Amino acid sequence: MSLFDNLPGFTSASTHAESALPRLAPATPRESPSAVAADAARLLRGLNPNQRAAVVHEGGPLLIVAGAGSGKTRVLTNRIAHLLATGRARPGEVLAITFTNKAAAEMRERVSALVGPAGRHMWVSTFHSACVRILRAEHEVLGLRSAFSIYDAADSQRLMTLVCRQLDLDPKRFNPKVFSHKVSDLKNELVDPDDFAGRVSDANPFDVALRDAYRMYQRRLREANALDFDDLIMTTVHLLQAFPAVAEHYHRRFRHVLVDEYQDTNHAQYVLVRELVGTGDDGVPPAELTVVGDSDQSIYAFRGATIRNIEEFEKDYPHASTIVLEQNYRSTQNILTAANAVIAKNEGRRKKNLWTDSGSGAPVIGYVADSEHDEARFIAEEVDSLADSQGTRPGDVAIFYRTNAQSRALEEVFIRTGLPYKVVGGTRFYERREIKDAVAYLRAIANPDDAVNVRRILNVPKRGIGDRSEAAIAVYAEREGISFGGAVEATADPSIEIVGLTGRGRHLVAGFGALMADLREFARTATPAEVLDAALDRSGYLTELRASNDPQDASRVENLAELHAVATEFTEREPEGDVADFLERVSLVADSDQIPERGDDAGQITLMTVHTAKGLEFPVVFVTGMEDGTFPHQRSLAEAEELSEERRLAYVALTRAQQRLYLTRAAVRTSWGTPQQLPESRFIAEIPEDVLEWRREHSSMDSLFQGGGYGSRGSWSGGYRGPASGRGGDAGSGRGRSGGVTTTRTTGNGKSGSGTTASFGSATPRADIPSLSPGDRVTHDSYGLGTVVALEGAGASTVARIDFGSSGTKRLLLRYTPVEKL
DNA sequence: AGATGTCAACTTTTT
DNA sequence: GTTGACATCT
Repeated sequence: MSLFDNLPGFTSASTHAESALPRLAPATPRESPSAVAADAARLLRGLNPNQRAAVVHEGGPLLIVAGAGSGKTRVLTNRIAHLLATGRARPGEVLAITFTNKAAAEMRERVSALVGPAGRHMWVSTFHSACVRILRAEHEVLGLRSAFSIYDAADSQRLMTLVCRQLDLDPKRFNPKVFSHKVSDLKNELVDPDDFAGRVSDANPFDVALRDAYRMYQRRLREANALDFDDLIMTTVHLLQAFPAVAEHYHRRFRHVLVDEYQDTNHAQYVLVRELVGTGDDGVPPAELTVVGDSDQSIYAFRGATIRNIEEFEKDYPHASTIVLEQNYRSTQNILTAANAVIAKNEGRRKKNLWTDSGSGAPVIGYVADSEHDEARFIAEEVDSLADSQGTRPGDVAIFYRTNAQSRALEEVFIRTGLPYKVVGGTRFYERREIKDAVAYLRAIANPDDAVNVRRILNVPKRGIGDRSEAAIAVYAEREGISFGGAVEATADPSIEIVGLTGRGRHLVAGFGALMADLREFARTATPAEVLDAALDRSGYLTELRASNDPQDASRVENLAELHAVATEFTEREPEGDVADFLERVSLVADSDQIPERGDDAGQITLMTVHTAKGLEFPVVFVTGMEDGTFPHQRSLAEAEELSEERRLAYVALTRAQQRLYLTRAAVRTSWGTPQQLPESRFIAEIPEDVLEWRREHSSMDSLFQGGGYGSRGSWSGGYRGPASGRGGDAGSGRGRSGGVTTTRTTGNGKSGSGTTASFGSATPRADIPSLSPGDRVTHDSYGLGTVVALEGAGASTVARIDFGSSGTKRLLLRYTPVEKL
């Protein structure tokens, strides 16, 4: 089955295309030649020779290899402005693709600042929103209605769960979540259900199940008039390939295609770019292609991005030119030296050396904390003292971590010390339950066939429709060949009989159907914000939340108010936009716009993951959790490929800093309940000593071991300083059974080749470990008086569970905890 | 049908 | 330590 089979109207090439846009005449400058020259010259001012060459380049495909902080965005925006100023392109002929909404917004703004309002006619958007725009325009060819839903990862997973259940797959053996990921991977490789079926061996039960699930999943998506995230790209590619007339239309329109962050493109996006640029076979010469990227900053391989696309650009586009930007305008030389040293350890990369003429600056500061709390405390104190000595404001400071879970300890300290901060990312706004519920209402209103979202709200808030009723509707829909929503509507007609749905149940479902019909009618004339209001109000959703005495529900109401504000703002900007338009916006937005703007006020400290930090810069940067096992992440240690990605991630982290860079680590970090001792990150060991200044080089436990004749940092870090290829003796330990991060304290594991446990395990326990038994009374330096509840483990790794009364029950690793038996 | 309780997994990173 | 999924009880 091809992706488009069983879709009405999808049989032959369409004849439309020409109508939507006026045919484009050759571009002509609107101003006098001298004004154009002056304008063009203005766009080259202050650029270095390579940047200038990138801006003015004409003709063949262009690859701009842009190191961190080398003025990439400036080059890209000036290049677009230059194209327009010299009359080589009209705004409508420019398609600029970025990876994030934020980058798109910034580029649009900066180009507009250079060329004025004409910039509005350019397409500057993310891959996904560009595709939505195309798919919306061409929806008839695809047999989609224009108000199609866009499913995010959570929606997809929900649908996959339904599919697996219907196929009677054992969720233990065939995890819907895993399937959902697999399908995503397949789509990123442009493998549709048919292609996949062709390559599956019947002998492999997993693949057979996946094949069936993929096929049915895709069918359900179509029935729901929905596309998932990956479909947006894959379907657009198929559209352009299957309909030459449509492709030609866009070839005529987009004469200049520019792609930012090219190193993060996956296969589907790569092919999409090729299809958009064209080959000239249809009589339209290929568009001028410019891609910008830095393979050292590729950090999304885990979701299908492949550096191959940038590394082999010259092969893919034979007449390509390459311009390398290595001069950095962001950071001090010390910071660059550190970053260069880390990334240099990656093998097989195109060598690149960032440099600056702005001086060496302050040394990179290292700090070894005893625990994550100690780490947070150090950062808070340091921010304070920088404020006193340098006039640094909170808004100048950013703190990065590898995983979101690490923000907690930092937040606790900032709350206690009163430092203003903001966490970016984490549990994302649009993933919160109440927001998803509210959006589900809007989706169900805009697209009655959207089964996932109709089912989501069927009994939210509680209206007495249980699993049995839901199943009865699903069965009826299946048998009649109509959508789930259609089956709900059918309950309004008393002459229709639905097996298993009678009496009270039927009455309640009919009531829900009437509510939705009502809301749909209202939505025909109301703004999205009004529809949202009506949905939350008439459904009783708000009433239920308000009546609850769960304190969490109060903040849910606030979040809904925030969504309402977003909707209101949307209408202000796009007065004509209906619910479907609003949903499109909402679906494609992550919340990168939460990043605080750095204005005139003191601002807030920004906390975020390294991934989120890409593309940003801050005067002062703290990179936390520099431990093997945290950063690089535990799961990357066994695979050389993944370790390389971690190293690129570290490179991204370090190169965000403009003036001051701190690298901190905690000797003991508590993750999911259990304290773990972690050795220094190998990345720190790779930084030349002359740019790194230790504010504290040893944790308290280090000094203990030193006293007992154990080596200093030098000797024990030597264990993993060696050949960095993590392929060591125990390859495979990180693969397969994924739960692998068990918290067993391996004592004396001398064999492990992959250094995580390091030489610590075999260390002699502290002489003065108090021998405790349950029931003993103890005192603790900060928690005070307590009672031992239980003991776990033995010797060096004994963990005591101690009840400290009002301070709560704590689990403490006795070796590090100053408790005294009374 | 809904509420309550227990258990498991979760912590990589996102358009 | 938290959150969500599932089971069992009312």
